[in-house]
Amino acid sequence: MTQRKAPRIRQLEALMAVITNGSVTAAAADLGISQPAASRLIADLAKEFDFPLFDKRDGQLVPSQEVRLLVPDIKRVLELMRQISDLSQDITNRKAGHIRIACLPGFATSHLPQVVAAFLKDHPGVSLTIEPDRPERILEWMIGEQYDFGITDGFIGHPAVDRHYLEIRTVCVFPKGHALEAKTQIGPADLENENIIHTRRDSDFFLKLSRCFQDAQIPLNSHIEVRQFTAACELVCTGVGVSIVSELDAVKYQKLGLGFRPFTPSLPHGLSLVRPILKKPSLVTLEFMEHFRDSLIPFSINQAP
Amino acid sequence: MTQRKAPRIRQLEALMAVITNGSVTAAAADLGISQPAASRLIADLAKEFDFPLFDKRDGQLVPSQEVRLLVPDIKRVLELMRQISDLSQDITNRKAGHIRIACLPGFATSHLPQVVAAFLKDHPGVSLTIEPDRPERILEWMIGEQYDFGITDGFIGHPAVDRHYLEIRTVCVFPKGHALEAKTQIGPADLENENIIHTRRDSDFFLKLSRCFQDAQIPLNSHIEVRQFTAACELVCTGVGVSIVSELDAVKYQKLGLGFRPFTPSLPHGLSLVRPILKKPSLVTLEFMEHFRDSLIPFSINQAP
DNA sequence: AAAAACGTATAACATTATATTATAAATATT
DNA sequence: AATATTTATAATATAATGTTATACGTTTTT
Repeated sequence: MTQRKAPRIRQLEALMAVITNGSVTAAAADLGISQPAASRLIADLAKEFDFPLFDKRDGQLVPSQEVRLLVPDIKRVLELMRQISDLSQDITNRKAGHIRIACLPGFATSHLPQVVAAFLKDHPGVSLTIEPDRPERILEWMIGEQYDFGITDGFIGHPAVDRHYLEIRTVCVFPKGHALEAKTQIGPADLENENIIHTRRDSDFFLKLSRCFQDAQIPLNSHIEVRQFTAACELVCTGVGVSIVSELDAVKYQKLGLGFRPFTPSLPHGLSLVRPILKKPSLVTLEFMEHFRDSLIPFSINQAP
Repeated sequence: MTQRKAPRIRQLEALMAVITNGSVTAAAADLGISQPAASRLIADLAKEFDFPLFDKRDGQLVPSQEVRLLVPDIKRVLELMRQISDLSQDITNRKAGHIRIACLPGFATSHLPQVVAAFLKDHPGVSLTIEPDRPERILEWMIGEQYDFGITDGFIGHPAVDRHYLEIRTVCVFPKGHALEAKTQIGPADLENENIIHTRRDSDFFLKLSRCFQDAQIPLNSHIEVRQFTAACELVCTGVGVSIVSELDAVKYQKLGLGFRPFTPSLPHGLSLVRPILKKPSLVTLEFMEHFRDSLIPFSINQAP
C-alpha cells in the first residue's frame, strides 16, 4: 500500500472556491490566480482523492456526494488557518497576549487599573490577570513562574527574581479644609496633635516613619494601624485622622475629598517591580512593564535601581 | 502594510514537533526529515510570525508565551487535516459515503435489511438512510433528487427517473400444516375454498390476480385487503386465510410459521429500481445498487429491463 | 583550559508545488 | 454551423521543501 499524499491546504482552498463559485474560472478569479492554476490544483487533488469531485449540472459544477462528506471538515480547517494567521498577526503587532500580574492589594485598586486601561487601549487583543496578594506570596509566584510581573515592596532580592527598585514620594494626606492645608509641606512637628493612621508596625515603612518622628523628638500619635495606604486614605476621608502615604494613592483620593502636601524629611516608599529571571518575558509583557515603569516616573524620587 | 504570508501547514507541523520533542534535532527525526530542513521550517515561520517561538531553558526549547497562545488552534488544524486525509482515504476505498434509499414499506422490513447488513460488512464506513413510503412519494423524491436510490412497484416511467425493471416470482403462502402443503404448485383452482388476503383493489398486482382468477373461472374469495405483502403474510400467520405474495416475503416468513408453493400461472410482481437520472450517483451508491440487484436475482423471473 | 560532543545555523543544490502565459480541446449558446 | 465560454494541456518561472556538507556556538568531559 503506497502512502497517499495528504491533500494540501491550497488544493482544499481551490476545491472550496470551485464549490462556492460553481466553476473553475470563477473560482480562479475568486482566488486571484489564473484559471489554469486553479484547474491544476483541483485536477491534482482529484488524482490524489481517487474519486470524482464534481458533477456537471447545466453548466454548473456541483460537488459530488463524496466531496460533500468532506466539506464540513474542509471548511473548519480553512477557518482555523485564517484564525491562526489573524492571531499571529495580532501577536506580532503586540496587540494580543496574556499578562499575569501579581501585585500588592493597594495597587490592584488604586494605580494599576488606570495604567492597565491605558495600555489596553493601545493593545486591544491583550488580556490580563491581576492577582493581589501579600508580598511573600508575590515572591513565591515569581519564583514559581506563575506570574509574569509583580509589584511589591519591602523586597530585598532573590536569585530567581529580577528586580527593579524605585522610590515613590510620600505625602501627608488630610481631609480637605483641614488646618494643614495652609502649609506648603508637612513634617513631624506639624503632626504633633494629629491622630496618625499608619501601616503595620512590622512594616518597613512604619519603621522609617517612626524613626523620623524619633529624630524630630515628636511623639507619634498612633491611632489606627492598617495594611494598605488605600485603607489609610479611606479612613482619613472619614476624618478620624491623617496619614503619610505614597503620592500615588494621595492623587487618587484627591477627587474623593483629601488634600495632601509633601512630607519632609523625604520618606520614600520603596517599590520593587519584579519578574521571574529565568523565564523570558513575552514581548507584550516587556512592553507592559516598560509602560508601568513610565507611569511611576512622575511619583518617583530616583529611577536608578 | 505588506500582506503577511499565511503560515504553511508544514511549518506548523514542524513547530509542534519541536514543542513536543524539545529540540530541533529530535523534531526532525520525528518528522522523518533532516535537521537543517526542520531548522529552516521553523526559522521561516519565526520570520513570518515576527516574534520569538522558543525560549531556551537548560538545553530544552520551550515554547514562548506567544506561541502558547497559538498551540491549541494549531493542534486542531493538524488534527483536522489528518481527519480529512483519513476520510478521503476511506472514501477512495469505497468504505465511506452515505446512501439515501427510498423504498416501499415492505422492503424496509423484509428484504432490504439483510442486503444492507451484508453490504455494510464490506463497507464499514458507509452510512445509509432508509425512508419507507408510498410509491408516489418515492417518485417525487427521485425527481427532487432527495434520495439516491428507490425501490418501488407499479411505476411506468418518468423522464427524470432512471428505471431498472425486474419481475419477482410470486408464491402462494399458507400456514404450516395447511392442506395446500401437499401440492407442489398452486393455481386458482386450488384456492376456490380459501379466504384470500390480497393487496388493495386499485393496485396493479390485484388487477393481475383477479384477471387470473377470472380466466380460470374461479371466484376470488376476497377476505382482507392490505397494502403490503408483509402485512398479508402476518395475517396468513394468524390463520385467517391464504395469500399470493412475492417470494421475497414468503422466504422471510418461512421461519415464522408459513409454508409456500409456486403459484401458476406465473404472476410476476413487477419491481422498479429507480434513481434520479440527472444526478450522477456516487461510487458507493452505484456499488450498492449493483449489490441490491444481485440480491434479487434468485427471486426474479427475468433480469432484462 | 583544551578537546570532544552536541545542537543549531548556513550554503549549495535537487525536487516538488504553485504560479504564469499561450493555446488547444471541449461545451454551451446563438 | 458559427460563436462564445469554459476547461485542459504545454512550456516555463518562482517559491517551498527537501537533501548533503560544513561552520558555529554551547555544554560536557577530560
